[in-house]
Amino acid sequence: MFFHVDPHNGLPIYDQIARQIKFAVADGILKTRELIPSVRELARELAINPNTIARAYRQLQDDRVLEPVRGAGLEVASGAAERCRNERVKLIRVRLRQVLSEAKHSRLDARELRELVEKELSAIERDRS
Amino acid sequence: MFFHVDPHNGLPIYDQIARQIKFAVADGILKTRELIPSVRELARELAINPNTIARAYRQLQDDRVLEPVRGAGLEVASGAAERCRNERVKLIRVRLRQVLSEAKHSRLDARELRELVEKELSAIERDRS
Amino acid sequence: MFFHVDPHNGLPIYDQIARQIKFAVADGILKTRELIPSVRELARELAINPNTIARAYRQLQDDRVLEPVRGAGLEVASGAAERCRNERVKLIRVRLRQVLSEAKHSRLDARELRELVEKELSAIERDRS
Amino acid sequence: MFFHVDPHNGLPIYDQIARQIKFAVADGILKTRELIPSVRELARELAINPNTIARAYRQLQDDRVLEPVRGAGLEVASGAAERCRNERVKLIRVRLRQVLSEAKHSRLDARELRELVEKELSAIERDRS
DNA sequence: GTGGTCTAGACCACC
DNA sequence: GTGGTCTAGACCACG
Repeated sequence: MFFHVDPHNGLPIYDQIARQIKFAVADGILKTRELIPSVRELARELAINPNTIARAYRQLQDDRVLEPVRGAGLEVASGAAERCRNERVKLIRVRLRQVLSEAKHSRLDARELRELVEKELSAIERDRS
Repeated sequence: MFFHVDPHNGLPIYDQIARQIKFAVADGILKTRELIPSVRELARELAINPNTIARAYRQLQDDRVLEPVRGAGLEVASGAAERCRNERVKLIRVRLRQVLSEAKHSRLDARELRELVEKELSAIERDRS
Repeated sequence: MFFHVDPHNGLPIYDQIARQIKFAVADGILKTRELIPSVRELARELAINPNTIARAYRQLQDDRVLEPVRGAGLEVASGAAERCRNERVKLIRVRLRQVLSEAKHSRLDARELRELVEKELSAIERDRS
Repeated sequence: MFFHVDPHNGLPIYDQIARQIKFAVADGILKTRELIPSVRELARELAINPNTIARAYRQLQDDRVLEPVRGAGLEVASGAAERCRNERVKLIRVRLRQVLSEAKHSRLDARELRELVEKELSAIERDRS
């Protein structure tokens, strides 16, 4: 398990963990019916209070990403991968809309805005190739 | 002064106020050397805690958008319009980069990402025309 | 606020509180935009740890029953009454189905089951009138 | 022994086992003085921790459904069939009363409640025929 | 061993 | 004053 937490990230720790697990599920790194690390184990590994981990896991159960197996731990729920992928796209779309609408609200010149977007987009594509 | 504050907005109120003043300065609605409303006056007008207004003004002074005038109050600093416009662009650029890099990190399909951006961009342009 | 908590109820305390608030919202006892008691206040009143109250309130926010108002507290969200009423009916329906299906699974005699239901139903109606 | 255990069922495993044994006794599938499988045997067969089986058996002894036979194991107690049938009815009655009283407490419309019950009841009857 | 609940107390941002 | 986050440690049911 390669989780990484930054307490100065702005995002709450439990959120960072939940998010990383969702990504791992979406990418198939964590598979359906696979047991995830126990609360205490991950807490030890990340040097974080078990309650904080437990809160992340609880949130993931609310989102139907994890399911309890009595006495054994928590496993990835069936259908979770699909849900996580969908949520990811939805999140990106919402964020993108926010930024662009903020840009519009800022009366940013349309041409300049498009240039900005294109520059960042092609930078991303270069990184990928 | 036509400010508008929404306590359900998620953004802190002092931030909403500071932001609106910056926009007004960037757009030339508030001009250099013009006095802005006093803390108490604006607080009364918006039915908001004066501490909150004061905090917004303090932040604007830190950003060199406002300057104190002894005995008179706060006025728009010289060069503030330019700075506000720049900051606006910089803010958008940073936010945009975040979203796009997050999209990349989400292994979102490159083509789909570009489509998403284009769709939102053209929607914005339609709204404008 | 007339909340009542029983630590030996089987149900977790935070759940009992959340449930009672949902009922109060569904019945119009708590109205939209009304501020609910603060975490600390309710904790003091019920002699319960503030964290437990906070958890109930957090859950209610997840269910879109409560909304934060910065610096002021938590208020009943708009549309919450409708949602709470719906959820209540749905809960009852699910519970009822469980019991009846359990009865079926127990090979309980059909006639006897119907008698049981009728007896309880008319008892309820007597109580009401 | 055709027992069937589902770890995702919500119900504790020992409870599922105890319940199935009670049903088998109530239905005469397990008869008075009949020896039931040993803890180890059933544990092996169901691939379950022996402690869990032992707990189910202990609970069944507390409920006077099973009786120890020195050196032989556990057998169905005399009168157990009768007790199991009664308990089944009593359990259903209690659960039913809970649900209906909860419905009442929810100020559910009396007519709607009766309709709900009738719908579920007739659905059950259709399933049976 | 597992997760779940609860208590106690600290610190933060916001109003 | 408000809610939100985090730590620390206790106790429980379950396997």
